[in-house]
Amino acid sequence: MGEMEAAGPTNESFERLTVERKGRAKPATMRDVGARAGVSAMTVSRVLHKDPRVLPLTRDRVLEAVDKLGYRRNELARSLRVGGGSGMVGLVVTNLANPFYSQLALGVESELAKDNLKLVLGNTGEDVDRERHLVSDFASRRVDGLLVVPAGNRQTHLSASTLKSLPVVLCARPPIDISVDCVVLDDVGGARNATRWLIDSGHRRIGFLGPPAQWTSAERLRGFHEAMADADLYVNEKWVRCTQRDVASAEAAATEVLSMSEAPTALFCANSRNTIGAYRVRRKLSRDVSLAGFDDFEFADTIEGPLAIVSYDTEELGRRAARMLIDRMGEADKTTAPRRVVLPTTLCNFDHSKQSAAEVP
Amino acid sequence: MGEMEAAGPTNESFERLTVERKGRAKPATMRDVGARAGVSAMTVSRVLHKDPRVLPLTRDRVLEAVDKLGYRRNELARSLRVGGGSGMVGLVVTNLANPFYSQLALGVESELAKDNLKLVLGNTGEDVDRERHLVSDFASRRVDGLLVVPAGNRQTHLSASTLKSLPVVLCARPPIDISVDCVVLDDVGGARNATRWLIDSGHRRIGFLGPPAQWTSAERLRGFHEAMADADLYVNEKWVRCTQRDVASAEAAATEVLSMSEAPTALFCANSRNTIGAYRVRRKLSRDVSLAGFDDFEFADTIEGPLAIVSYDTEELGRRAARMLIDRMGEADKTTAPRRVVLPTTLCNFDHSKQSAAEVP
DNA sequence: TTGTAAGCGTTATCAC
DNA sequence: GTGATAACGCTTACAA
Repeated sequence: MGEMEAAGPTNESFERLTVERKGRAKPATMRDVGARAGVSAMTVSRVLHKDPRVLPLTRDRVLEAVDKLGYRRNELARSLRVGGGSGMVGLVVTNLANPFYSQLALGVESELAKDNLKLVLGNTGEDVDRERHLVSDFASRRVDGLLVVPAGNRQTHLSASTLKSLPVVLCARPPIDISVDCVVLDDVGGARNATRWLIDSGHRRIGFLGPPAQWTSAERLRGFHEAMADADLYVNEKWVRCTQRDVASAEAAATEVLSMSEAPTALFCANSRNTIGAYRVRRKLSRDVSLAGFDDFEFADTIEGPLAIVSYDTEELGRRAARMLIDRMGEADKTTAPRRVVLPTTLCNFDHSKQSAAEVP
Repeated sequence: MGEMEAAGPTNESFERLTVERKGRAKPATMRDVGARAGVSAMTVSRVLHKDPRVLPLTRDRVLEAVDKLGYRRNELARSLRVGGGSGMVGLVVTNLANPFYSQLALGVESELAKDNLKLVLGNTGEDVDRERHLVSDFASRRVDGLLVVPAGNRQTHLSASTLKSLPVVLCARPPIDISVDCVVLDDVGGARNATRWLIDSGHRRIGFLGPPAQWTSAERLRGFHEAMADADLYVNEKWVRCTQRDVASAEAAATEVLSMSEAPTALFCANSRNTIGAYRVRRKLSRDVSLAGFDDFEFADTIEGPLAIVSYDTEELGRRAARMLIDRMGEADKTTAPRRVVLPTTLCNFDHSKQSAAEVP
């Protein structure tokens, strides 16, 4: 067995002390309630648990004291004594400002609510250090499970061995080098279908616009290449741009690509920002370019000209992930093989406001 | 003093028992770590608190045991013993799917992160019962403070007397019949400015489209009326429609209003859904109608024809609310007069892609 | 029907 | 330097 050098604490939550708060009038305890009602704390506990053995008269006195004092049971103390979790689930997302993640969070919240679980939410801004901090902090708070949209390629802090018996489900991006549950979109299939739609529309020269360095955009690029290869079509690398993070840079890239001497006649855009940028350029240049894009957005159905959108149910993604996590939490043996769910996408054709939808296999 | 009838528990959190979870291998405790390192739990605690008095040799043995066992301090137990809050803040919003609230949440999260506070998030779907449940639950979890977008007009469950010493800040909607802190937008001013822009553009017959029964939409209607009255303009009540919850119904309302024999020449829309609906109708009917709308949205600057948008910084709203709450949490005396912050809006004129912005006072 | 004692995991206090 | 003890607020087990 390899000796392990004495390492510093892997557990950063020890580093920072809780910020000092001014002394606040402390909430009433069961003993306070009992004192007021002339009974012991135990009897108060029984009343709150609706124990039928308590005398109705005592019960009423206790309830009145509860009411007068505005007493609330301390859930922290309760779950410490009882064990078995805090009733909270942690969700770590990369960017709440992105509707994708807020809809995901909504789906998660609604599914958790069914089991009376509460959501602790953290935003990483794609910062892996912040992700590590949040995961560690949530684990220290004894959340019952963890949902994470992993920010980077280093995921060891999310592995089963690091998190011990704390169940994790990755959302929207799959595990890398670790084996945990995940729920992802069919990025490849969606991109393939959208590209095929362009091909079926008669296009041969098709370009690709996408954001940089995300797992999903790589998958979508792969789907694009697959569809092109399936149709024996050549992909000019000059038509492939993968550095656009926002609408402005997408516009710039689209302008460049469409201004080339041998320009593509259609573009596949790997996310909504690139689709919007490409649309603006098409509109400005009055060029006859077909567009297909990943991610639905408001106004997609108002756009003039050939357009197809790969859409999906983000809330459902959140619900499925939460459900999968809850299932895991209910299992005695958490070491069974990791599960993976791939959610289908839908291709919507918005050409000239005459819209039709086709399910993707 | 009036006798109070023996009431049932006002505290609904007693009602439901935590869902039973299968026994999970319990995380290591300080005693476990101590046992492995040949010291007491106390020494482990000291090491994790970086107490300089511990012998370096012992310290290393402890840290190694921590590492080997994957030990994490139980924050629940810690905050129980130490007192002074859980390090969490509760945020209750009405609809996370609405970008307004997700951006709000993002602002809150980022401000809380500065003080190493964690966010517990609940969604009400405008359901007051759910709001009550969430507030009660969060209070039982001993959150250090509460941020709420109140769903209804009954807010007694948010009053200082109900929540005892737990600080609350209302977001986006003001307190009604209770006195607590709040951060709101200048809805009246924004609507007044937008309407005035239409008037200054030469319009005399101006209609109003808005969603139903929200405090904000009432305020925006008020601003609209104020601007019209200021200019001695008559508001035809047939041009005022306040029941549109989505783009589809907004389209229907806009169609009706614009098809009247004496139709308005301009519309003020109280939210983005109504603006989008009105825009679609203007486009479809090829009518020469000026639009002004509350709420910025993607694509606003791509729209052709006269359009002005009242925009604002939603994240800033969240940050300000969180900061106000944190300030309150730090005060020994929480009974000082409630504070109210009104955030300004900005009017952006997107007429013909030649855009200019004017600060609203 | 109600109360007492012990302990969940951590830390403040005092003893060694 | 380190350990024993008690206590945070609550609940399980047992005694009355």
